[in-house]
Amino acid sequence: MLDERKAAILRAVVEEYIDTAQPVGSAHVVRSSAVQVSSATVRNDMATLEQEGFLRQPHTSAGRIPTEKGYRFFVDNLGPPASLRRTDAVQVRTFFEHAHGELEQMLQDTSRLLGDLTTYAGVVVGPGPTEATVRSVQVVGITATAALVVVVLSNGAVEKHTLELADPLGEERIGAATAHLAAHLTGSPRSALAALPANGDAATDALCTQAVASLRDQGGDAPDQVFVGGTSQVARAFDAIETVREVLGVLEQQYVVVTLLRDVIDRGLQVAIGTETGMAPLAECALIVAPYQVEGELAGTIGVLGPSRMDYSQAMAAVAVVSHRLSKSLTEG
Amino acid sequence: MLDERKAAILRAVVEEYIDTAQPVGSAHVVRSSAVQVSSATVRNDMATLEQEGFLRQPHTSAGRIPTEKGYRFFVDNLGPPASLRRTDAVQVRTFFEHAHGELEQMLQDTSRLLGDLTTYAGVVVGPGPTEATVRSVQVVGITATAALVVVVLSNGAVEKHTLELADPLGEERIGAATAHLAAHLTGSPRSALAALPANGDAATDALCTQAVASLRDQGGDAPDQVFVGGTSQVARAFDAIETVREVLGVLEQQYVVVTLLRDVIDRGLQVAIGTETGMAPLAECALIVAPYQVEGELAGTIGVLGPSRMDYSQAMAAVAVVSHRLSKSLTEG
DNA sequence: GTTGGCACTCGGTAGCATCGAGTGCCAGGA
DNA sequence: TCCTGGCACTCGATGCTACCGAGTGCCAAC
Repeated sequence: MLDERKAAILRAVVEEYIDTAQPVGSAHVVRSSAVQVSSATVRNDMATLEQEGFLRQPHTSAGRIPTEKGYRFFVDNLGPPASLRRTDAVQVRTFFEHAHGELEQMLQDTSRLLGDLTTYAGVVVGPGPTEATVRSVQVVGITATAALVVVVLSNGAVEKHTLELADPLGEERIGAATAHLAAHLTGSPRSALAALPANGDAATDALCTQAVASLRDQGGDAPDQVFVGGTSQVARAFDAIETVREVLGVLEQQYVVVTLLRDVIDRGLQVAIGTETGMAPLAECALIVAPYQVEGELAGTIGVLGPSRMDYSQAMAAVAVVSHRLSKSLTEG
Repeated sequence: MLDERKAAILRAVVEEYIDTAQPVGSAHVVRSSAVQVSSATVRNDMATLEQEGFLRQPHTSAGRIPTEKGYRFFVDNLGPPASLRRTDAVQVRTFFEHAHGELEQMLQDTSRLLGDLTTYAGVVVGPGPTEATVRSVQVVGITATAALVVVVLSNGAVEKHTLELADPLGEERIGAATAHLAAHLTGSPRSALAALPANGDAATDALCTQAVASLRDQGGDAPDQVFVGGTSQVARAFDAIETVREVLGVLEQQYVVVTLLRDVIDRGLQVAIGTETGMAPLAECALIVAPYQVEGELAGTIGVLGPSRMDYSQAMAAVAVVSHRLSKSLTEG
């Protein structure tokens, strides 16, 4: 669709613009790329590229800037995936070597790692409420009128919910409730949670009903957890403060972030540029995403949000490596 | 230390500057405040206030802006604490009425609430690893070689830690470990965790040792949880993008935020202005903090970070109300 | 199809005059 | 002694003009 030379020119413009954030003129292209023609020829080609929507001029008599379509072509023709810089590879390795237990902490730290590696904002969406089955249930009294249901699911997730007790319950009844719940819930998926058969004791039954209800609710309501690392990078990436505001505003809304990443993944994309993200405030951004797995099951998504003039190959390399190592780390426990 | 009129003038300058972000001239003070003297008199007083360090001029022949000392005086002489705007009070009430179970979620949401109320960044530091005693311990097998220890503490906190098993252990051994741990740990504070007496079975003992070790480590390492809400407000509060970067950079570092709030509280302050925060990047910021309690015990801290030209009375009212309601909500469960 | 040449555009910068908000100071009055 | 009106002065902000130069489009020649 684009002859070899035009593609090379486009590539040169994109690369230079990513580097300098300045409109690129024909002379620069001749100087910086392997294109061995005169600037006049480049000018002609650039005019064509503009007509076809790959480039645009901020104003007459300025250099060219890539359009969304231009970035898209660039990304689609990047060639073989780059590998991480040496120092970054080391950073990733040591990060995962020292990674330990707590899932949330780990995801939080991963989002930061992504931020550090790319100098853009790193995003990690945690495993959603999955169809995991209940592995263990326990009710623990905290105060006279408050108890905690703690549920461990088969995927290792731990959920807890506070219950307010209408009447103080003794140890025995709490114990009875735990036993009753354990007997009936263990092994069933969350969606199959139904009312429990009565146990005979009214107070115990009430507690059980409350516990089951809270579990069901939590599954329904609980948004996927979102971790964002490197928000200050956003302020570094744009110099229009208005843009910074808008982008930060988006990153603050957990729900929006989850849908954003999910949509992009669902559309089979690895990179979403500008309006491809489907969010107006991200018009000047690009988003790189990758899923990660736990035990071979698709678990969540990681991503990097930066300006559309981002260093795509480095960022893509970082996201790929991190998603891979994260999957491995979460699977091996 | 400052006669009545000078104090009134200072107050007027601070208020006007908070409102407009423009240097305030003597004419404005005469117009906007209750001071019934000529602008020349105000000028003389302002010159004195400058000499005494309450005001400064960005450049000769411009109006005055408050110094840190000026803000400090202003805050120390605010008079009776303001109450929240009607709509804000409603927002706080409905927020806490709908607040539910999950502690982390609640703290996260609270940080956002603070952000919303004040249009600055809201910060919440979760209850630290306290000297709570162990209420319940349970080991749950997840995969053949991974298990989870779940511990409920007397304050309602739930901790979990993944254990990697050297050898696959059967249900019975995991059950035995749970029983063994429960028997020996229940009721003891975390700091008293010591090696358990042997149980006879080597594999079970190994598992128990691992569990105890991970609990001890987590208590030591685990930083207090920090939740920041309304980061995009930071971009709204300053127009120098460099400042935005620096402030966001600070807010990203959980450890720094924890120490920051703790230091301020420890010094018995409610408001820290500029260098009083002890952090160079926050030179143009002010921080309002308040502790919150759970069951009457000091649990954590909430705060608001904004520009030093912030609406102190509203922000202080918001922080006070939220810390109060949060304490109540967490205590009543 | 490519190239050197050329006229043209237009944003950015520097220089300069002007404006006005604000100051400091002083002499006169309560 | 303190307050006030008056006045000269300062200096950032604003607007204007001229100019520079990077960059373009087009054309005639190769």
